[in-house]
Amino acid sequence: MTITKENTKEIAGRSIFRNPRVSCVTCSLSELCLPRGLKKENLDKLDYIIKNSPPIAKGNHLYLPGDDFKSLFAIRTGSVKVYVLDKNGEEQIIGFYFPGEVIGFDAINKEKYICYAIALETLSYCKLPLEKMSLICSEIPEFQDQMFRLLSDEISTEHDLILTLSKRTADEKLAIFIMSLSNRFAKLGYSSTVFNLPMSRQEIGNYLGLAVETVSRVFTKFKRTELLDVDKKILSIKDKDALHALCGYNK
Amino acid sequence: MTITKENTKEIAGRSIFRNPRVSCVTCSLSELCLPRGLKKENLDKLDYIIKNSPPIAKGNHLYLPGDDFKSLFAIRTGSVKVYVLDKNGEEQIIGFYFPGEVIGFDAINKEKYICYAIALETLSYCKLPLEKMSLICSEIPEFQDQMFRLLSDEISTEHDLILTLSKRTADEKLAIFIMSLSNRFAKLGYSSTVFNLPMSRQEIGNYLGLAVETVSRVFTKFKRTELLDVDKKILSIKDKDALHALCGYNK
DNA sequence: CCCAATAATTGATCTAGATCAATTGGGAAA
DNA sequence: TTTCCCAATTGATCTAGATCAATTATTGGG
Repeated sequence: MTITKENTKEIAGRSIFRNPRVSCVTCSLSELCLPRGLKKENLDKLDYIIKNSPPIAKGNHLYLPGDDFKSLFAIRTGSVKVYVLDKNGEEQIIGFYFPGEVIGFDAINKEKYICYAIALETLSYCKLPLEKMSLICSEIPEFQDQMFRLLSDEISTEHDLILTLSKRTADEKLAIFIMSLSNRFAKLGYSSTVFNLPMSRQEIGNYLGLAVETVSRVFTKFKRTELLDVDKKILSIKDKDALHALCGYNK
Repeated sequence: MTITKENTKEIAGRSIFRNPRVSCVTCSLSELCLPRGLKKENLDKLDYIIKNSPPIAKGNHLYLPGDDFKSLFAIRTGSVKVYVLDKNGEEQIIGFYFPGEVIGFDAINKEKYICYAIALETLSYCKLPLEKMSLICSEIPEFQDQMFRLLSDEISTEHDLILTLSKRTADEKLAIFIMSLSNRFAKLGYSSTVFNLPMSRQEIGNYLGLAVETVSRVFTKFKRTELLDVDKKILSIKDKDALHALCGYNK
């Protein structure tokens, strides 16, 4: 079976919203996101499948645990917090995601999402419907490789988090966190030294396994020792080398 | 050859097949391992691709970081420890793996293994050569789904570890660890209440982010409160409900 | 078999970071 | 602007689990 505009619509059972200004072909994120490494003709195929969804506001969920797994989500603008709740209803943040990053992989196995994904700020994103993922993977081996690559990436990222959580001091954890953000923003063409923290101190602490007070104290200490400046949400790195040194081999 | 109780020793982690040659078609692990859910004719195809490797002794590595990614490994008998080294050369254990489980996924992205995988006891395994994986995935959509499922599984398992490492007390961590082993051995048809711990206390502590002394103390406490008995490597669960209660919603 | 090396246990003490408490700061609504 | 409400900061104290230390089991090599 070949993927065309016609049968894509048919499978979806409804018309597909696509804004040509943000098609994969012209998207500035294409070298980071789902289309990475695809040839032009395959990019066109991908474009037929990917749905360009309208933006959602901060605080809205992209999916909830138990929702049927229908799609992967590629972030176009904004940021997302992915988290689970433990038995006591307490949140554990699994990750923060930024433009060009893809979420929803955890759902493949159980065919239900197992996490919550919530917009930390106004979010625009693309959807890759699952029922077409298998199809496009079979048709475009490059794309299959790409999916494996993204899954493998996710695993590596989580290895890093495991290492961070179990072996690092509070100072190191925060340094690793900041450098990770810095590197990811740099890849997106943003400043690697001055950026916005879309999450609260509480959320940083939750993610890193630290109390919010500890996060605050470490920020204060980093300011005092001139590693960085942080004024509410705006963080600027002043001594990248020193921060990097605190990270060890991570990031 | 069919694997039966008769041709294995009783206790999990110590069982040894008499006959090293096992095909997927007849392997008792086929419902857990790579072939899960494959139709008979596809199972035959898989059998042509999968190499049945001779056993390796305890302490030998299956792969090292930097090795070219050539294969996934499916464990047939024995157990494997997967770990990385941090900047100081200190070990961080990522996971322990048992029969029917598949390792090596972390390598897909970088095309090199990024972890160490070492046999904790005599190990027999099957290899799925990478160059044939893409091929078989394209040919057998079921198998492609299966690969995605295994990758997704790996991600879920790591989510659980993240949750365990950052939110649990020492008692809870150890309870979660023991219940995880119990459940995995049960799936393999072994006893869920009496089994062998193929790893040292040191390794348990490393994996759970605890000092070895803490592991020892918690074991002692669990013995005193009659949750379990542990005599060197043999662990027997005496109060599964109590252990389960300590786990919260994990496992 | 013995002996050396290593693993496990137990006890005593220490400390990083949690928890508790109080205060300050900033943003949204009207 | 004022008011309310969280988010963030800072200080004081507490504690789970680390670290240090000593002892006892186990294991493996010759």
